[in-house]
Amino acid sequence: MPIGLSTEELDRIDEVVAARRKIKRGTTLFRNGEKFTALFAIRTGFFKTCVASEDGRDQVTGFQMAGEVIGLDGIVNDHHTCDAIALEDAEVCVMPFDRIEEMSREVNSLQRHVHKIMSREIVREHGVMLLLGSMRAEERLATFLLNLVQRLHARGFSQSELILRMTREEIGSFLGLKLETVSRTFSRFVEEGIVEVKQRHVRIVNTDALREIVNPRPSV
Amino acid sequence: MPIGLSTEELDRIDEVVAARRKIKRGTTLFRNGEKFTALFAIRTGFFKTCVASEDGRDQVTGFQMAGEVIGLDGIVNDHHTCDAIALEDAEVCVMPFDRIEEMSREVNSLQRHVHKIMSREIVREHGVMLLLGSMRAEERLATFLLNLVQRLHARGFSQSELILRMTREEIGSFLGLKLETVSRTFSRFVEEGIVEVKQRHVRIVNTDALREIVNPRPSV
DNA sequence: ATTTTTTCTTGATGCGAATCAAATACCACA
DNA sequence: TGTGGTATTTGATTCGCATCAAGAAAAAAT
Repeated sequence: MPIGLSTEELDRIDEVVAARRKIKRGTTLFRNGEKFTALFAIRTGFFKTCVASEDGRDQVTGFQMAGEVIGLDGIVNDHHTCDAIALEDAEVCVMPFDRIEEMSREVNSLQRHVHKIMSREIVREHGVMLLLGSMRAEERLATFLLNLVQRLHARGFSQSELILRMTREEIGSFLGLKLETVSRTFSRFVEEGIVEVKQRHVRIVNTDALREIVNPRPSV
Repeated sequence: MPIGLSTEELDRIDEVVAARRKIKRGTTLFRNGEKFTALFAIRTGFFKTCVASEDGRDQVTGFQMAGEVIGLDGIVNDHHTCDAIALEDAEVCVMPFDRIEEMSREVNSLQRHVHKIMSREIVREHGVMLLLGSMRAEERLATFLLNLVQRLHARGFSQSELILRMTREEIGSFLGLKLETVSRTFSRFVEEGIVEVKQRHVRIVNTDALREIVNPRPSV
């Protein structure tokens, strides 16, 4: 599952997997407040994670796909602090965390791997903070699309076509926008010939234009 | 330094500290792109961390004070991906990361501690995402003040008075607002008798009012 | 002490996204 | 193959924050 490890190391890592678990679309893998016992490596399917404030507002903190690990939020207080919800039927590997800790004392590469996974999540969230703190709607959506398609491409899918597994509202929650704004921004991209959109099916026609929106080069 | 560990455990952790380092106000502890070698435990002083996009926008990702650990972003790629800048003269413990990994294979409590520190940072960032994604200016500033004063109080300082170590612009960058908006929002809080502000010196007069702003109770 | 620089406050105005509202397209399921 | 519920699009309007601008107050430098 984790990319870039030797087969030998992969074998060792296999040992931390206690079981597999299927999660139906729309159901939760774990929920805020639940006891934390394991990390989950996604084998197939697509998840969102969201946090909620006391007064019911909620915020999608990320979308996760095959090969990614979720549940890291639970380590610090032995309880999860967010919900993980399957956006399509999914299967995960259950990796009991005490076993991970045990094994990673013995297998250096596993220890290193765990550290990197957590650090990667921290760095990813830095990026999201930059997005939420300083970008306009078009930049946010362009960044989102480029990120999604890049991750899908790394898994062997097209670098120009993708199917969104989430609603406009969920995209909006993640990007700090309302669903109407997401929809309008899609429409604007379509008008400008940057993408083709048919419901959840998106075809990126002009990747460079998206990059340009995210990263406007000095106009001189 | 880390709160909530037995003295025995603290002794073991002391062994991972290679040296101490003083950082003058305004200078960087580490910088985006620099090689990652160590985590830093803040002994005294106050830091900000910020990330930058390619086109020069930048975003303060956090403010760190005594007892907190910075540098976690560097683990995943062996290079730092943000800047850490001292907002006042500071001193840190340098903890070489290979030594941390080595020791934490032997000392379970250290291993656990490292995992929790990283998980705590992930959870903290979830909170910031919620703030940036869904709160209005007043809610953001109220949240920020309550968080700061709570952390200071945990370190033995007043729960109602604090001195801001950062500029309005830095607060704004962190909260996804412009400095003028931060200033105006402070002024509004003052008008409403919630806080007293004299430059960087802030006195919280009505903590409950701040809590109310963050978490409006159903008005029935 | 005086100049220079940085930081902060406040006002006027404009813009981008939210909100409110309604119509349409789509999907799950009987 | 309808049919109810959910998603999505689009329009009109409002509102919150950004932007532009200028002055005041502190802090730092000389």
